[in-house]
Amino acid sequence: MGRPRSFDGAAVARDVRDAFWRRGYTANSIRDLASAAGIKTGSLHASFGTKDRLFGLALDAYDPVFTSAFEVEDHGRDRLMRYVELLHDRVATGDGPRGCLIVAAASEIDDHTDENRLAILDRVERIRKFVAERLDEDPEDAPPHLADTIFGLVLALLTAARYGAAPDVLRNIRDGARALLYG
Amino acid sequence: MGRPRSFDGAAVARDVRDAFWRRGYTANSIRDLASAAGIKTGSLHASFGTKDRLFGLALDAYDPVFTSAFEVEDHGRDRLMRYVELLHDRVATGDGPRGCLIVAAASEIDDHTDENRLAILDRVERIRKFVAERLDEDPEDAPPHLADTIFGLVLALLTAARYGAAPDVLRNIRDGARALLYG
DNA sequence: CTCCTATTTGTCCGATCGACCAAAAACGGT
DNA sequence: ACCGTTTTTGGTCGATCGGACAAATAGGAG
Repeated sequence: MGRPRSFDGAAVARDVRDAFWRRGYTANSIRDLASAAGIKTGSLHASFGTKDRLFGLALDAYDPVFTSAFEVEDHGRDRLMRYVELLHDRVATGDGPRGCLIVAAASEIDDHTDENRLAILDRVERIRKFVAERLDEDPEDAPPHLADTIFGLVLALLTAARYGAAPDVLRNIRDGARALLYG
Repeated sequence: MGRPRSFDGAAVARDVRDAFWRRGYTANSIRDLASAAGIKTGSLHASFGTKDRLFGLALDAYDPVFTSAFEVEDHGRDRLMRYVELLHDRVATGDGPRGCLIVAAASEIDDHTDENRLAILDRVERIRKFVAERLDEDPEDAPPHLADTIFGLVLALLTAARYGAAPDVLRNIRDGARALLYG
């Protein structure tokens, strides 16, 4: 009933996500987002609401990207190492927006609404817990700081990729994680 | 000759630096910066020029902050470890802007002018080289990835502090660096 | 073919953006 | 006391911000 939508809502959400991913929250205007999605600002607003709500939807549209990296084979340290390797390979290729939407958003955390702030920090914590749980399920025990150290190297990988660090740097950070897990 | 300035230029530069440090480049308007410095936008513009030039001056005003962390006693790994400990202690206290102006600016690198982009990346590289040189001057050799791994943990420390990570996380990242250097 | 409904489109709002400027104000030199 | 010089002040510029609206448009239902 009524005029049908001329666009695919999920595709628009991905375009908006990629725009936020590329240039962050504040630097993107509503018109930038609409332009990136190939529709008018009126359509964006009618379908998705305000800018901060759009960012919330962008976070949701980003979930498949960063939870898919959790879904690797193996268990314990092996699974963790494969996760780090997968992250490295993704950010090192240079196609798509650089770095990680979540970590970049965490760096401009004060610019967000309370609701989005919680949503961002919750996702950061999900990464941290994924790392900790992989070490917990491993039979051999580890020094208490190891989990957050590996988590830190994940943050480093995503932060360095964001500013366009040399491939060597990214590789070395990955290798550092390997040394900590197996060295 | 002429009417004297009512403000201290260096103090204004520090106030502007702190404003950029707190909320980044794009999120701060000229009026925000003027307000933070306690002067009018006209005075800001007359004395320091455009917004991107103001950011360049903020980078200069930040140099004492992050080069002072280089100036610790000891040599080699000991000096590097003390550097990491000093960084940890600084970002863990919670007073002053969170995280690091340079690393935060590197995360919104695309929002800056070419000149400021180079200035930001140069400073990131200075940190990386400081780490590498401390390991180079150490008699015992290290795996080739160690320097960038420690550099990555420095990035992680500053990134985690920026979003307000729990003190435990910051401590564990520091302890991870210690384990890599001495473990 | 005509009506009903939902979307698209173009436009407009008040506010704010970065930047700039003329006028008022505050000093030192004479 | 007056003048030349510099800064401060308050206002203005065109552009753009996030957000909203009425009118035009494009389908399905009857």
